[in-house]
Amino acid sequence: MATIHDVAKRAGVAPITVSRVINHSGYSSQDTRERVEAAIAELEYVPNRLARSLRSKRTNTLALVLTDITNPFFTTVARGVEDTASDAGFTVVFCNTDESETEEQKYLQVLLQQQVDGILLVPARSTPESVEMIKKQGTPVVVLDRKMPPNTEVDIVRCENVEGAYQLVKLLIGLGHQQIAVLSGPKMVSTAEDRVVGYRQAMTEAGLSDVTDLIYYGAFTQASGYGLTRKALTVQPQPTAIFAANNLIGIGALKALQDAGLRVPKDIAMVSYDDLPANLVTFPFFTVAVQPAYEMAKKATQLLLARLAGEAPAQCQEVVLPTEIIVRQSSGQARN
Amino acid sequence: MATIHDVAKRAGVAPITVSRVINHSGYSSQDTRERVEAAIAELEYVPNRLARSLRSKRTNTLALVLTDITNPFFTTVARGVEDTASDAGFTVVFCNTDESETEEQKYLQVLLQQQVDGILLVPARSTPESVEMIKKQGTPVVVLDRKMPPNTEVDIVRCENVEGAYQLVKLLIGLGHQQIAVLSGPKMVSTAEDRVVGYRQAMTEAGLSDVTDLIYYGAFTQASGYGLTRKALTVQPQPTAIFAANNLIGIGALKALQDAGLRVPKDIAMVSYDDLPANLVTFPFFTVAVQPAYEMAKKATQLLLARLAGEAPAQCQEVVLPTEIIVRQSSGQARN
DNA sequence: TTGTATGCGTTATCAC
DNA sequence: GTGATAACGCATACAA
Repeated sequence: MATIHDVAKRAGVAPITVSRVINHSGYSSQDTRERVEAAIAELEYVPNRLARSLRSKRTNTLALVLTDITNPFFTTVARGVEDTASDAGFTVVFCNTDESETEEQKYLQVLLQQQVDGILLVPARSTPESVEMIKKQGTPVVVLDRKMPPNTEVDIVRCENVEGAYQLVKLLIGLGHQQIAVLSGPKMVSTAEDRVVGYRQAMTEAGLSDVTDLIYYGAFTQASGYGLTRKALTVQPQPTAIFAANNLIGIGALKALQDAGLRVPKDIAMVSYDDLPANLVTFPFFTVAVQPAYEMAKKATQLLLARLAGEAPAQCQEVVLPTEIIVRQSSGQARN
Repeated sequence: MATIHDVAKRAGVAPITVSRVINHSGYSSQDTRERVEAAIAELEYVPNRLARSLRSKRTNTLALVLTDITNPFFTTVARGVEDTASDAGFTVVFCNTDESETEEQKYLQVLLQQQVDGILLVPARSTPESVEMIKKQGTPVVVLDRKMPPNTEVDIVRCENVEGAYQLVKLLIGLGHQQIAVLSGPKMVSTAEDRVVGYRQAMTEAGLSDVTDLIYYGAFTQASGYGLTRKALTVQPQPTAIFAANNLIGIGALKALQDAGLRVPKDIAMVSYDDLPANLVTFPFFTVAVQPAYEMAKKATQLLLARLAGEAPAQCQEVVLPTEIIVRQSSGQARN
């Protein structure tokens, strides 16, 4: 409730001097500093960041807009952003869009009004509208995890998706599978589409090009994984293996298979993108492609901070990090 | 980049008129409104919330300070707060303290500087310092999930802990167990302590009062659950059942038991507080006491919003919600 | 229905 | 090393 004026009066100095002491900017004598600090303590003065930011045009705040923070992959991303930003003295605001473009627009509107210094965006759809809107207001933005249409002028930090999917499916093929269904996320989301591209590459390479009926698009959720699996099981010939395009789809699929009385990997094999967090899992079971989520988040945040500091090269960058395959039980043994 | 002045000039009105149109406050003619809205669209004007809040003394922002958002229980809490606040037109800022009082203080300092309208606090320790600090700045606060020392003047919304623990342990006793170890969270955290109180009640009631060696305090984490379980297994006579004071401890315990070659519930029974989220689990396996996390968060947020609106009774409230027991496999069958 | 004057709490700028 | 003045962009109070 006390303002910088009250502190100044009590310390017998001008407000600007208090400001200098608080911000360690400019010069101040030992004596002045001590008197000011005493006054601050006595009055329990708390600086008003609204006023400070209004004047200085910096909020020291970044925003992370993503689709679903309950997805462990994004929980890790959030940690990475928070840790990196925090080390640089920045606060992070988190926003969940639930994969909805409308929600995304609403949040971005609010964030721009709040004058955040920069935005990290996992776009709900791989279209340029949101990025354009942010750039129009002069706010730096880095796209995270997903591609943008070619020629979109924006920094991107994401992971390899085609290659990881290709490797997973190739693994299944190597074990003797031919009827491999892929359960993916939404169309128009680059990660969902790229994983299907990787799948197709592996299948085509093995001479299995007639795969249209084996490709399912849905959402990156457990419910979608469950539903798509039930659908996939009705088709003849039944798939002998399933590639789930993310961890939640994988869990839904596993549940659906159990409910259908099928054993994994004995009756049907499975692989999936994204691992589950170690602290929530008792048996690591899925064969997966793991993305370096924390690293990706860190890199993206560093790039954004560099832009804010005017230290990054003018040219936009696209950073792509590799994925790693971890083989566990769900993919099973070779069949003949 | 455009300000309210630019819009006013373009629309041929005074800035205050633009303000009125934006905020739907006061009167404005159809004609003026249209001209202003056109100017806003043309200039792509985004109102500056810093300036607005500085003047109006309201930020329309709440803060939720909790210990670990990766814990599914708190993820649900966060959703409940966000949904409720959002419906009322408020933005929510989330902060993770990792159960550290130092982190908590740091975050609270920043939040007060940012002039958040109200704070929802899951205190890292059940001590009154943080609450006092917030109240000193005149910011409304509601404590979530945990008790405060008696006579702390603050609103609290939490769940029943003693009763749930009592029921879980009674269930184990009813199945024939006598050597029941309890793996709890940190001392000085009311939920950790209350669950031990409930445990003691059930044990004492069954004439099993010599339990000191069966009580373990640690952290509410998977790692702590793992470590405490290993420790508990070295004691003779070995426990025949384990009560994990939360879900993460439960998972850690299960892992440790598996690593020790023990089968649950055949060799050793388990129960735990807090369920795991349905979208991350393939076999619901644990017998648990479930807290209505979402409801709790909603109630707390509503109470805080009521205080902000000056609608709540002056008297501080303590709302306590009941827990529900769900029996699954981990607790096993009766033994003789 | 619209406008004028003023101040929110801080810091940039320039002066001493 | 310290201070006076003005300005950031908006909304309150009052006037017209």
